[in-house]
Amino acid sequence: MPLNVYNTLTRRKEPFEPIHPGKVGIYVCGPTVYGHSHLGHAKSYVGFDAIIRWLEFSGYAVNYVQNITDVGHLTDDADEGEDKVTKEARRRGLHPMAIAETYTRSYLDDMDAMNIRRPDVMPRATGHIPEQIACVQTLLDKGHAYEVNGAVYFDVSSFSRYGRLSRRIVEDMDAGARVEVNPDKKHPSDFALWKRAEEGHIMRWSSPWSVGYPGWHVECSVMSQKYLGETFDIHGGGIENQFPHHECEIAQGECATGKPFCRYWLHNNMCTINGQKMGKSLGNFVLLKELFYTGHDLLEKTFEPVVVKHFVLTSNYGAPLDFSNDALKAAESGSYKLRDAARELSRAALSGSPKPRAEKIRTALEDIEKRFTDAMNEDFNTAAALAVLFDLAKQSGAWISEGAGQEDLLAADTLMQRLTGDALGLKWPSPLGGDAESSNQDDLIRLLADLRDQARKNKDFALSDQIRDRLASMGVQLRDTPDGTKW
RNA sequence: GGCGGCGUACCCAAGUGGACUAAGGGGACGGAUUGCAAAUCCGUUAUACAUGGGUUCGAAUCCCAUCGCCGCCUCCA
Repeated sequence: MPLNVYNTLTRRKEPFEPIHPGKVGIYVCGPTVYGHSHLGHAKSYVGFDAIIRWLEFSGYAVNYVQNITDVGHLTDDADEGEDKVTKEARRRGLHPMAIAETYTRSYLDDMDAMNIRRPDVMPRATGHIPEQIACVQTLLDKGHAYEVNGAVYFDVSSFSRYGRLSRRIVEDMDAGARVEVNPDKKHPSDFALWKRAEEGHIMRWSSPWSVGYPGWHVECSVMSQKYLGETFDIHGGGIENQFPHHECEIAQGECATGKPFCRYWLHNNMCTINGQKMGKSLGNFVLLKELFYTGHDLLEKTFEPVVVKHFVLTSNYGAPLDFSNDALKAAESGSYKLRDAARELSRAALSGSPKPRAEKIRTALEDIEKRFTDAMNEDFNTAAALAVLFDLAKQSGAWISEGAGQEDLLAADTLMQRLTGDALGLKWPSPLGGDAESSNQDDLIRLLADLRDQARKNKDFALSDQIRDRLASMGVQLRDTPDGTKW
């Protein structure tokens, strides 16, 4: 079955066909680095991680570009004109570039913790000012933009397809519903390509029009086309940016080159917390570092990054997702169950007995892989794919207890690793941290487990429980099974 | 006010016209196993898909209305 993706441009699922066979160029809107990453970032980038990984798993050579926005954002609708990076810089008495650097690293730390594949290119807006100026100049030259007092605006009336992505009709929109209309603009829908810097604005560059800074939308058009070509395969981003940001990207990109901008638009949906929109003023704003490490008032406990990733994958990237303590706890139990089954399988595969392969297991594994593949090929249905993994976990447990041969167990183990580790990027840390395989941790635990078993045989349950409890406090869970003690 | 999306069991959630007698995870309950745990295994847990109409031989899936929730509505989120 071929890969089908839901394309916002056409509002339907369609077969995915890359421009160049075997290769995929994908651009995903990255974060604005003025603060630590929050739940919304986890939802968004876990979703796109699954997409990137699945494209690679399917054999495509993927070129993944994700920008870092380090200039040019309003603080909020009510707050006139100051950019968020600059505001944070002033608050902390640092240069804006130090703020951008700090939070770029913070973002990458959080994403790495969830084992999210890093982009191949992470271009920064401030590192592409000349390219943005060139793009603005091209748009002026082609009659798609006009200059007023050192600012340059895109002329929406010059691009008839404006509004096609978000299905909006320019005339029908209630201009000024949220923000005062700028009197310099010919039409309220026109948007800024370049702005003149006011007195005291730190982030400023020379341009043919003024000393100023670029409009937000232009960076994405320029950087995506620079690294992926004038027309590329996939553009991803949050659904809240569908309008106006993505609409503007298309307008700029297509007017500058005269070519289609991007073929498939994939939009990630939003998340809520306890059913409510997350907002700083609502007091329900949860940072990933709080979720992972330090805790938050709305949550009973912290959750491992892999658990958070698992939770996000239980719903579709295009559907909204509600974070709550209960939902995260459920995902945690599920994630650990899958983790333990996978570990059990790896261990069993190492010590399995030599036997000819069983047809039953061979066909079962083929069936698992097919169902998983079908699920992911249907617009990256990670929830259905996870269900298949739970089935593999259940079946492999039965094979182990039936005494399946080593070859079969190795085949099952390999499939489990490929689907959990490669396709979904679920990576559970080893119990004591570090790399369990390369140390003698396992041997030490074995030693303690053996000593405990001797104590149990002697009915010295005080000692055996003490060993179990102390290992548990270090993160090692001992379990007595009919086949001996495991962890 | 306009546009778009969503509403599936106690919770999360997949499924978008017939293979649905509605995945999967969590939780709960019963049983097996067990020194106790934990884990595992077996079984039970939606005649039902927000509500009300309609289309169809057939609808969770399509149409209309209502209710609820979410996002966007213009410029530098």
